[in-house]
Amino acid sequence: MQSLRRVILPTRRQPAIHATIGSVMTHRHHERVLSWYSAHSRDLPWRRPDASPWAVLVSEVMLQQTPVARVLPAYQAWLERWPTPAALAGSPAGEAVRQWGRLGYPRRALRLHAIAGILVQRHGGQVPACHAELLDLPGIGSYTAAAVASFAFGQRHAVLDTNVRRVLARLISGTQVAGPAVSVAEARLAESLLPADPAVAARWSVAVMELGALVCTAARPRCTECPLAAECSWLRAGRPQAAPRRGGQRYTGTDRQCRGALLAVIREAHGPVSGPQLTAAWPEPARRSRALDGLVADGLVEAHADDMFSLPGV
DNA sequence: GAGGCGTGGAC
DNA sequence: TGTCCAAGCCT
Repeated sequence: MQSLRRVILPTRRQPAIHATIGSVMTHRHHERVLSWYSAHSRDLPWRRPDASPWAVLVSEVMLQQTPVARVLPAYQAWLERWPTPAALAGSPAGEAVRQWGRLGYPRRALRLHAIAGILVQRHGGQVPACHAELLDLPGIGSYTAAAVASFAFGQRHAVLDTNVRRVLARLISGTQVAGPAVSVAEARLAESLLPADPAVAARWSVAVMELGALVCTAARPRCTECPLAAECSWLRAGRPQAAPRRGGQRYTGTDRQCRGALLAVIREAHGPVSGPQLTAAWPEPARRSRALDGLVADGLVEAHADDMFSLPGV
């Protein structure tokens, strides 16, 4: 476990934040979170010892903006069909899109397929353990690279997902929600809290995530069950409510919904689909045309002669 | 940096 | 009912 010196040491950039951390986070608090995790963590398949790095990577991509409950069956089916990167690389991209089903954000399926090809071509069919190499893969950003390096390879990386950001925002800053984007101070904070031993750091990361997912939730946090309740700035301040978000994203009637409707028709069909079939799925011509162009541009749909459309390579 | 990008469950 | 939200990434 990391000594507190590093956390307490003042810096020129974030003196106030580091002073707060020093007074809040102790060695004992780390252990409290780790103990809580040992007692309360969910038994998720991608956390089991037999989960391969590929399985972990697949789970992390599926979990991007998609709840665990919906990922579980998709994860099982995907890995049964494609247990290795080489297996997926041997199927056409369209099959990945079809297998993705209704998980949402289907470009993730395309990127997973592209990743499989890259792993076969450049990494001997293996998921690289190197954070920078993970980050180079399509659809793998800062969070996912750190998550795979930590959870599949036991490395020491700050894993900043929405759960961790919320926990730290409440614990340290005393605000109900984290800001819209990861700040430099946030990244430094997460790094400063990381235990020194890589294996412990990896377990700490997944433990804080789990705490955010099960206890320090966005709505109705269960503060009475929280192992950090005694030192939580937000709880101490009386759980002040954040200002309501303005400009909530609409969905009904948007290009996004139209894309989803069109792709659903093409995905469920056994062969190519005709233009009129798509017209039935979305009558409004301007939006339908724009959405279809977008799907083709993204590589999710392949256009053929005679106004026919299919999944790519299928 | 703001906005686009799916889907469905919870309230 | 509509709004919020769910292990983000990319442009």
